[in-house]
Amino acid sequence: MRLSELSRRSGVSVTTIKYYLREGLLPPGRQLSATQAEYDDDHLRRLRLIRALTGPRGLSVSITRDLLGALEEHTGDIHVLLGLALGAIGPVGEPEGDAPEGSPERGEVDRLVDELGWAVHAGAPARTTLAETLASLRGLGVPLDWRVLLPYARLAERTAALDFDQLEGIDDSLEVMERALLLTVLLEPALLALRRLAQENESARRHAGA
Amino acid sequence: MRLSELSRRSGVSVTTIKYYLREGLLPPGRQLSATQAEYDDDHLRRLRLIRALTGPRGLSVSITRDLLGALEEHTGDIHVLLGLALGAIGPVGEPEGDAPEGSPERGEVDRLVDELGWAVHAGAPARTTLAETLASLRGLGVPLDWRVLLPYARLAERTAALDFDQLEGIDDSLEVMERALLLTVLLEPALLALRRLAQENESARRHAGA
DNA sequence: CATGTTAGACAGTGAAGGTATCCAATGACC
DNA sequence: GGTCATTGGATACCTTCACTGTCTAACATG
Repeated sequence: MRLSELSRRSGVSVTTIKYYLREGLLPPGRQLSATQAEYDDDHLRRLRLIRALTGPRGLSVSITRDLLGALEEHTGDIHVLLGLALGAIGPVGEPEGDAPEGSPERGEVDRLVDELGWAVHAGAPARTTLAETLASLRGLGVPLDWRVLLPYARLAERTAALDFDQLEGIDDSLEVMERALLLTVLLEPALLALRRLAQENESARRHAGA
Repeated sequence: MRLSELSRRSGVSVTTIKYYLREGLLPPGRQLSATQAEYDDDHLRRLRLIRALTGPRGLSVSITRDLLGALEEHTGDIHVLLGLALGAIGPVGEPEGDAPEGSPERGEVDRLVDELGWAVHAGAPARTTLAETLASLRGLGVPLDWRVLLPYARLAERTAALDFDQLEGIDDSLEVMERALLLTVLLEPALLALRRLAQENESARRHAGA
């Protein structure tokens, strides 16, 4: 199909698709001549993936590019891809610029990971996010200890297990990677939404009980 | 203290503080004369709270304003405030513009909430977020059913219980509200970070096992 | 040959979150 | 009483991000 058809079928404007091509989010089509290029269903699929990952409050264009690049490079080894992906996604949204590197909070996070017995690499940006959250809350007078995070971490462990269960039974390797990415990223707002609803419910329960 | 001192003590520039005053995030100081105003520790505290809630990937200025407004108006009733707060925070980060209002996904979410037995109001934006996530994933060929979300919701339930446990033993009402807000908002990136780490660990586990 | 499409280049847009500058009116210190 | 920093208020400007619009010359298709 040609660019205009890709645009029509995806609902993404021609100019925006050009923008994605320019930014390297979408691989170029098969050049038929100087002014003609052919796109296929993979492009359409990729385009939909891009729209899903970016979008309101989603990933930035540059991170999406890195992620999609990793997906192409490392088809075959989920573990490697996920490592890259989870790293590439980067600090989920650091609350403050605290916790530089060798802060006491970093040590606590390492302690936490150790206690949990988790096999995660030392440079994971998620560690930084955790340290910054601790530092930030303390700066606001909330005396949060790493031990408080332990039960949360145990629940996260089970959440992760559920995530991987979703990938069972899929054979195609690329398919697995793509789905892993989607579940990791797109489920985030949903999980937070569930927490919000659960909080409202819990609030109602405790309020009624008192 | 005067504006310049507030700036020095908070690490926030004078112009930015003026900006927050203009936007109504920070209440004006006690006017001593036409060109002199007095700020107190509450302002400092409030300012720190603002920086914690906004900040990279945090809340928008307008939502923060609504939230802080609600906090002042409804000191005393956590349940009311939390309802407002969780509502005000709004769609956590909708993945796509799907699931308009009367979509089948909305019905599924209602079904899910019903199954869980949760007491949450019908207009909660988190419901929309969930519906949009379902719609978005389906549009990408992931056949996600609401039943898949059930175990996630059960874990969210326990997470919310942990959240409320953190508020136990605090007497001052304003203090409780503020902390509830902080834990709801600031813990979000931390919980996602824990999930990321747990995923990496789970990936390692399953990889090794295979 | 008329009309439509394309790649590539590049400037412009709009929202968000500040930042900078100017102002006349003080207030504080000497 | 003079000097200088500070204030609230107004307004203009800046930067980033994710697009969007416009233009051009080279084709492609009927």
